[in-house]
Amino acid sequence: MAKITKQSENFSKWYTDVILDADLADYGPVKGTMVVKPYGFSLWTHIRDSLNEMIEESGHENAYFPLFIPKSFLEKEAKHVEGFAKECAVVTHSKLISEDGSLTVDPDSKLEEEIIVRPTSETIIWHMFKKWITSYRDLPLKVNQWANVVRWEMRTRLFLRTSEFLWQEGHTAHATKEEAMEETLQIVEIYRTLFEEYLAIPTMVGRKSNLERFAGADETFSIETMMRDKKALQAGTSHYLGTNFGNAFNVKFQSKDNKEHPVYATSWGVSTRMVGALIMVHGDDKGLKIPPKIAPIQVVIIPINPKDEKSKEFSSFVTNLEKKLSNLNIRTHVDQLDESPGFKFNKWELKGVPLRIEIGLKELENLEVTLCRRDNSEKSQVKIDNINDISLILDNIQKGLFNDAKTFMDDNTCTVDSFSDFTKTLSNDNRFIKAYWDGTDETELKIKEKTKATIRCILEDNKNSSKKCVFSGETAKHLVVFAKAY
RNA sequence: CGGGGCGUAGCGUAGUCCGGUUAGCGCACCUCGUUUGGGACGAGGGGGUCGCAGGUUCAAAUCCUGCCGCCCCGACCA
Repeated sequence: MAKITKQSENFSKWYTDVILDADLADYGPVKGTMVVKPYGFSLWTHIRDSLNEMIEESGHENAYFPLFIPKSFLEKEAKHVEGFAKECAVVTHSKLISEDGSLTVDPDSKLEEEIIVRPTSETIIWHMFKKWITSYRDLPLKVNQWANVVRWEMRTRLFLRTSEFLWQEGHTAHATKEEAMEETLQIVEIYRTLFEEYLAIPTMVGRKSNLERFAGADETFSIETMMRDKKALQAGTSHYLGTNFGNAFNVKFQSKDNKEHPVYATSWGVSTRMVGALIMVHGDDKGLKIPPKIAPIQVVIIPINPKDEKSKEFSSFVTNLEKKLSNLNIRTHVDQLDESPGFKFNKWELKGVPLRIEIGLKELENLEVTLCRRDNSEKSQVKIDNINDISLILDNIQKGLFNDAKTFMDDNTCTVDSFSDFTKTLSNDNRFIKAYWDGTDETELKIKEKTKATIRCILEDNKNSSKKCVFSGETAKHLVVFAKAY
């Protein structure tokens, strides 16, 4: 475990160092693939379980759809084709020939219809929805799946953009536009709760512009978050798909009065990218800071073992402490490895454990423990009799992490109303910039060209005719947030 | 796909220009001992087809040819 690069020196290097050294993940042998190691997977599992509970509570059911999709399915929705054509893994053959220990593709095994590895599952799901939806009684239909998807990316980074990633994708079908839109927004709120209350990440939420919208959606809502380098990361999306997929797959339903109607759709997802967000929102030069609610280990105990005759008494002191904490439903780990205490302090700080307990002879004599918080490095003592206080401290850390991140985002968000202020603001540092926009693709592209900042989302529509676009000076259609993005 | 760089132990590297000991060093790893309140120390030890294939030569990590792979920078995306 080497020392990690400082954030201020090289932020991307810091990011990679932390992931590798904290044992979250490792590179896979195929370019762009990632192995999620047990510590990283445990983190993902806690995030997943928190979200899954909210998804199920709001009336969605989990299901599983196949990894393989007939190529023809992807052709059915015009914009969807365009959006995903350039990043699909394609299966063309089913056999290899083994010869002298080497393998070649058997040309005779060429498939009649080539198969796509899903980049997302709208097409196969709507193919199935056609079989399942005939009457108004079949609606709404609300399914979710936890799955892997593949998008053949050119530039990849651990957790942020890998060729294969894990996610959840929800797909719903509704009788009316209003109901589908309501669903889309309900999911946005669930995601916001997940980010703010579990990941302790403040969000900026809004609609996507034409250029940034999901391929096949009428409207995309996104959850935007600010990383420690003040760049934006799109951390979740919820799409109102209108009748695009219903029509493409010829899905209709009969109402009570026996008439045919189109079916309205939504889809929405968050991925392992959230782990990337978590790292870059809370991390510091010592490593990760994981919010208690989703931390694989909430409290790590580091015994400073005495060598003398007190060692037996000491080890039962440790065992009792561990028992007390697990009775409080606190995920606890005792580090008994033969490493120096200083080494362990650094190791578990790197791994982002919210609270560390140090115990040695001093604590044994005083019947107390020494605590050290990962969020603010404060040390304190708690009597064994008051050990329940640790739950409160964990809550406090959870809130503290959110507040720090919120303050950071607010401090680095500004409003400008002239393009010279816009470029000046971005010239020496990254920022979130709130500004008015005329609503045209042209303006958005020009701003991107000149500043590399893109419209992250539309915060609100403009009703005040005196507000002008920050770039073109035309009457503004929307208030939006600009930023350089991952 | 264009521009730049690199392949030597798990990782990081020296040696390559100018061919010539047993390919060296740091970290990590293993064993034993001493240690333990902010990244411990000593002694010993294991691990290498020098990216691959061919060529030149008495002799190749080093020179020549071909191939392969990777990383960084520019056009897509959660």
